[in-house]
Amino acid sequence: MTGTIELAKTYQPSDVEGEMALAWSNANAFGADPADADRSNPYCIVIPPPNVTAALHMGHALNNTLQDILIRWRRMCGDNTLWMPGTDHAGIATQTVVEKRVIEEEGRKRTDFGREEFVAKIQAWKDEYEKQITEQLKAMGCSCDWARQRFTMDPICAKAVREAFFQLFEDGLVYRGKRLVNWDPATQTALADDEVEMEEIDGYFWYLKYPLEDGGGFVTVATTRPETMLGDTAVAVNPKDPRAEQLRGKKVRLPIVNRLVPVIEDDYVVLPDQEGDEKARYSSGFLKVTPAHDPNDYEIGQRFDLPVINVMAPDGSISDQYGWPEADFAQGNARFLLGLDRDKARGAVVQWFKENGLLEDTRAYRHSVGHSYRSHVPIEPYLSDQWYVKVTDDRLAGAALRALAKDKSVVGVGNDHGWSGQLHFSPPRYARTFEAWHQNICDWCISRQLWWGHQIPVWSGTGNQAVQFAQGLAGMAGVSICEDQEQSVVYVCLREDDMKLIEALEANTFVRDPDVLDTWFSSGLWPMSTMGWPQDTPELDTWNPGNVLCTAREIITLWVSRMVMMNLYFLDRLPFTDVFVHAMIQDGEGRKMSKSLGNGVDPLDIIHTHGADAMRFTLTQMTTHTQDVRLPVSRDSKTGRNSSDKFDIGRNFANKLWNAARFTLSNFEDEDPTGATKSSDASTGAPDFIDRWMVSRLATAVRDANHALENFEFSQYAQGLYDFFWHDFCDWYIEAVKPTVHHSPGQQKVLVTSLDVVLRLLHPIMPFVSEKLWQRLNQVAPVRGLEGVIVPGGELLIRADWPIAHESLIDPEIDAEFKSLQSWVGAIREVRTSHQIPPRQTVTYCAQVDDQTAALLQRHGHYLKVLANAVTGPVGPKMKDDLEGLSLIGTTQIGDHQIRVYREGETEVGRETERNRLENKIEDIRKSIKTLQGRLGNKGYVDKAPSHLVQQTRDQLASAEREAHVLDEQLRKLG
RNA sequence: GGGCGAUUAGCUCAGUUGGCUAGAGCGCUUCCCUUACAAGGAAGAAGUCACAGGUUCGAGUCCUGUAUCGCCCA
Repeated sequence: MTGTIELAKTYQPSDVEGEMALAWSNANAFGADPADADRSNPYCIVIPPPNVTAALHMGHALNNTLQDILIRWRRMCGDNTLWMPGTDHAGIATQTVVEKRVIEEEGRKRTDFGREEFVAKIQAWKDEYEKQITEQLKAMGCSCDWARQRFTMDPICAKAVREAFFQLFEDGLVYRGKRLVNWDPATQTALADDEVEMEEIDGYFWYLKYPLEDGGGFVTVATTRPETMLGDTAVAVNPKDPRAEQLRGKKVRLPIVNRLVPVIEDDYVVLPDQEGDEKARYSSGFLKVTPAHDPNDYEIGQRFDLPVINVMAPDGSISDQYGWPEADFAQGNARFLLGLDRDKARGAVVQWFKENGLLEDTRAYRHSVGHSYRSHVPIEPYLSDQWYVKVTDDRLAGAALRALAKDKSVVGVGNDHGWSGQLHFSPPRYARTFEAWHQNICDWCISRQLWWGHQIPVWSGTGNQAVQFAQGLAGMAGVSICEDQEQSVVYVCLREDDMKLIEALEANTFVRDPDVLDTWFSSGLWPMSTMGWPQDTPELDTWNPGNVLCTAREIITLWVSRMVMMNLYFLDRLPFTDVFVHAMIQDGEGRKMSKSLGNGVDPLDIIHTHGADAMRFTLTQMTTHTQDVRLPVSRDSKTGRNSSDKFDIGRNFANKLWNAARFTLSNFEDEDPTGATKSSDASTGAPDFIDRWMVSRLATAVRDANHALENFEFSQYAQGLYDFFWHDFCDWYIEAVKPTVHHSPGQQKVLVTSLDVVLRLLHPIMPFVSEKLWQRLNQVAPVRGLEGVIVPGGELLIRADWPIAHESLIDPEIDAEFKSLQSWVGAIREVRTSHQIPPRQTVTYCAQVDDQTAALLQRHGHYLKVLANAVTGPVGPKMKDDLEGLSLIGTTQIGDHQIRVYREGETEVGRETERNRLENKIEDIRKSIKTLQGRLGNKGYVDKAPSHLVQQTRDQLASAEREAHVLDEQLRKLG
């Protein structure tokens, strides 16, 4: 009446997922309470907040599956578990996509709108995608505490950002600097170093002749960017260059602009050398120095105190409005270049040199050029005023380095903090990425010329009125003042939006900085801000530090580093102790999945076709500790959606689980639904061999699953359970007990308890199907458990206890005996199939074996009947050649045990087949005899190898020789 | 330029301190719609472990170099 009836013949994920999600939601099963008295050990993972720029893809599916596995596992272990969800505003990325869309749909640019108006449009985009992302995560079964969901720009996070900025400002770790920044002329914002991607470009070296002022000839500079010559303020030569001496103190007249610039000597200049490396081969020995448009030239400019002349507008076009002195511009003839963008200006400059006989040469040159990771246009080194965080300060980068676990690091100095040496990476090699980053770190440019983000809380004022007003504010709480006397600017940072004060500031000529903070500034505070920092909340006390940060390797420098520095600086503790870096999912050709390649896979499509559990299982099983995994992608021509056959693995596995449960439950049909009668007498009588074996394997599976999870070996966790469940449990145990289990309460108890343990072990990876089946188990067989196997009941599997199976139940002798039985089953099956005996036809075998083996076969004969449909005939030291009334089908052997298989009737053995089989076997065994003899004939091996291995080889050889003998005999008998 | 990873069966991948007669899933071949499951069961074929050296009694595994692919940092 109960049992299988309600379970469909195949697992239908869509019938189950919604129902289980609702059950969890109704029970508030994901919710975390810092004051939960039953769960004293806190465990916390903060989600790497997905960008609201776009919906989630396969990489996110993997990332979040792994987090959910850890969370569900620790929750079942009784920890006070919080998985903190949320999303990231992703400043430049999101603003860029919205700008693009508005242009496409409305034909209007961002600047056609007011700031607030445009930000509202981005906000609408964010709302849409945040919703979509949340739905995706929920569909995947992610057990985030949704009531706590945050967004990096929501009021709580904004408060943390404001406070962090203020404190860093007050502590002198935020400063204003005029520097060359990585400028993206398309989106017109500065970028951090790690937002610049290097790409190989086919370009040219142009060789431009600059005339010497004294008319004594030319110097030839080599450049890949001729248009920047408009901003040259020197020509440099290496002091070791033989030509340097004659040029000392001379000047050149810059073509087009007529600027007189000095020849300077600096050993940064690469000496030309036709035999040397690439740079030397292309070098002319003279370097044009353009401090405003090249970082290296900027350094040289600083050393020689050269003027910095910026010849470009923020959009990358040539302009005399952004730092090109009027008088300087007026003396030249560069007017024809004004307004041209970088590319056009380059062509025009080259053309001009050519026409004026000053282009000496052009040579093709392949080199890498920085590109914006967002707009993908080449980065322009651009001089501008920006805000920086002084991460080079020991309190930031130094602290992060000291946090690194010592065993993986060459650093590890100082032990004055509890967190020192406590940060672990898995796989450990990523610790070196983290280490190298902090050893070479540069100050972090945090201002972005965007509208979407946290506006910088600094008001600047110039002139006496401003300075005096600012001085009047000195010492006031929540106000921090920084004066730049050189520029006669005063900066006022406010801790909070004090409207009165702001009005006063603005009345005194102060203007708020229009820029916003780099997105990573708010992401860097994520483990703190989501817990309510700067307020001292129970959440912050309980879940910061958290436990694991689960991410992809590209984020180690961008994000992990900043979280570590910020948390250490503001709270003097780590944000988490473990960083697990998972593989990246590529397509079948090893390419990154991307929108532009059209090879991306939407998790919802996979959930739709295969089910959430199947997706989770497959992704987890794929994820080993290598850097990349490939997922061959196929496009469904009907729907146009991408999928992959790879997910069949998970779907088939879920279905297998479903059906094994149906079988298990079917044994409890028509019974007292309380299960009382079934279970009460289960403990009577010694458990059968097969049951003891099952329990031994079960205990092994629990041990292995624990080990894998503790070590972030997700693939092994998945694969181990797959093998245990499919092969040990289904193929062998269930098959073996089929004839008996229906009448054996003891066996039923083993069966149902094993299934319960499997469901618990699988719950973290396949939450929906395991929860559903566990509920059925509760209804049909509510009393479960065995001696040493502890599976306390409960309402929901998600909140049930992680299973315990004592390791003392692992019985190597039973395992070995069963292994032996398996080899007999295998041998007989092999004879059957090679001679095409129909499964239903019973065969009889006899075997020449020692007394011990004979006893084993007598003991387990009924399993050979069940598993190989074979009746045990005469077995013992003496082999019977013929059995009365039966005809021989074929022979086989296990080691030196000779086996003959018969069936009823007159049919003769298939001699040809049999001879071929024997001859092949003999060939194989001769080969291995040769190998083994060779090994033993090697004196070095016998002398140096461990004695047990030498003995093992001797045993193997002896056994192989006996087997060869048996085979020869069989072949001879065959005639 | 520096660093990291990959290269094992047609495909996707395991192979933890060297002991291997190298495994799994998919695909392929043969048989079976046996009352849990054909999204299944049984059996089978299939690999010079990228290449070249070296260390070792013994190398897929350790060392050096080469090639190809990919990523990170300059």
